[in-house]
Amino acid sequence: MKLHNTLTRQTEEFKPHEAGKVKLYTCGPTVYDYPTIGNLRSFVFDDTLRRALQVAGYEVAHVMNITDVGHLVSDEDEGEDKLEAGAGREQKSVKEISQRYAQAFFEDVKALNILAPNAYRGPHGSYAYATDFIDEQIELVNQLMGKDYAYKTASAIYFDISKLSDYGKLSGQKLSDKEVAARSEVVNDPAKRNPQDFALWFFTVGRFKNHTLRWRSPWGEGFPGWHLECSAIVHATLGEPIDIHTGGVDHIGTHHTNEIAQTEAAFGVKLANYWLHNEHLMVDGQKMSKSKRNFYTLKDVIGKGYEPMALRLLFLQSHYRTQANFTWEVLDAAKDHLQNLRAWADLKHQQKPVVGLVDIRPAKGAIFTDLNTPKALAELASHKESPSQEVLELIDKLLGLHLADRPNITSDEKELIIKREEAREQKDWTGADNYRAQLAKKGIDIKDTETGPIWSRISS
RNA sequence: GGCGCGUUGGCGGAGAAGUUACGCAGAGGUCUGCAAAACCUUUUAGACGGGUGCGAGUCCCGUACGCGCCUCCA
Repeated sequence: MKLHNTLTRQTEEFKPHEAGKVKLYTCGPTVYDYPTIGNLRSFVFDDTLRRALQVAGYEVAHVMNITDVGHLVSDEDEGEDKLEAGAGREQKSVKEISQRYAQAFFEDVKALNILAPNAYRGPHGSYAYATDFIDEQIELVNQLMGKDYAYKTASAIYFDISKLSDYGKLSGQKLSDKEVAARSEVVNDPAKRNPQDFALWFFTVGRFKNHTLRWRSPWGEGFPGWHLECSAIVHATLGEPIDIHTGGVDHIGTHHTNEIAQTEAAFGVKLANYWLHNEHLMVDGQKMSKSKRNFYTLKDVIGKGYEPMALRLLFLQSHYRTQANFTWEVLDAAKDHLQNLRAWADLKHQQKPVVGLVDIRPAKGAIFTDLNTPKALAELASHKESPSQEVLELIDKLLGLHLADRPNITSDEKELIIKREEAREQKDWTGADNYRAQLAKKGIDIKDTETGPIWSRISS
């Protein structure tokens, strides 16, 4: 399998640290609002990677975190914690907010047939919540303090990036070339040694005086900085080095760079051998983001009458490393494409499957070449033969489109098809059209072919 | 200022130095009770300027434009 590694900027042959096994970590959502379909694209990408690795025969240990503390917002809510801001906005407790939106995330993920992480079980199921790893995060800060990579100011514990010679190796950007405070709303602590030093632990003083989520630490009461949780969770669940770390391209320069700094400074080991980053989903040519409020959610998509699977197919139609532009027109095309794939899958109930006729090795090969799902879909489209159940199951394992579990029609529905055929033989066109209308009501479309009628389910 | 990505036909979107991507949509035809399908034919490409090749969407160098990141983001 070939994968594009951000560390080397090359598409490389993937070799796991331990033969046959893959440790995979994904930065999960911050649960302060509904996920946008842009967020969901990245989780579908992640899922595609997981599925490809599994089909390739690897035993995949997958961990995903849920950020329920410490993620700072900006803009008008300057300097606040996203969770705290959400709670204030909705007059709810921070816990209520995180539970509610985590639940919304789980529903979306299920609707899109995204596999749940499988390498961790905790109080909240298979997802690793940041607040369930507070002790581990404090211990990580402790290590960094002990090794002199971190220092304390009146407002926070910071990581001193000048102690690492290769800080920024992931983004390839030199520190001296970075514009300081590129975003105007960045709050700057004058006690910081370097402008790019980032907080490991915030004290509940000053602007965070009223922060509700707080824990005792050896240095003072407070809460963890955002980057800390991923390093601590990886250390506690998978152990370094992990094979693959995934996330959006926006994380390269800061979040992932800081994760690497924390882990490699504290433990002296490489955090991850491969870094895979997905490009953003655009809407009207602009990045879809919560702060710009130009986003859609899965609820919006469903509300307009589209199935989640159509959205999944839309994501798979573009390569994960290209920016994709979302429009309703494109979703319409994906919806029709999905219907055609389903009609193809439905053939298995009607024509005698010819084993080996549908060769999906080219499609599999495309996915194994840096997850080229658009090419894989093109390879599948060349097949009009009736697919076997085995073939459909393999396609589902790779693409998760639910093509293999489509039910047969009922005997009543079969009866209607037979009656329609009888009517047609009698040249009773009114009767035949009547039966077709009845079938259409049940969501079944009929196409007459030389070898007899072929049905397909329009929905579900 | 720095780092990164991109520019392909009506829309989406791949591969790739020398014959069709593919999907969705459009046109004409065969077929057909009708509809659809199928089959045949067909329209619309490769930002711009140079360079290297017998030959370039495909490699190299520029230019332009777009997008992202540089302590909110997937």
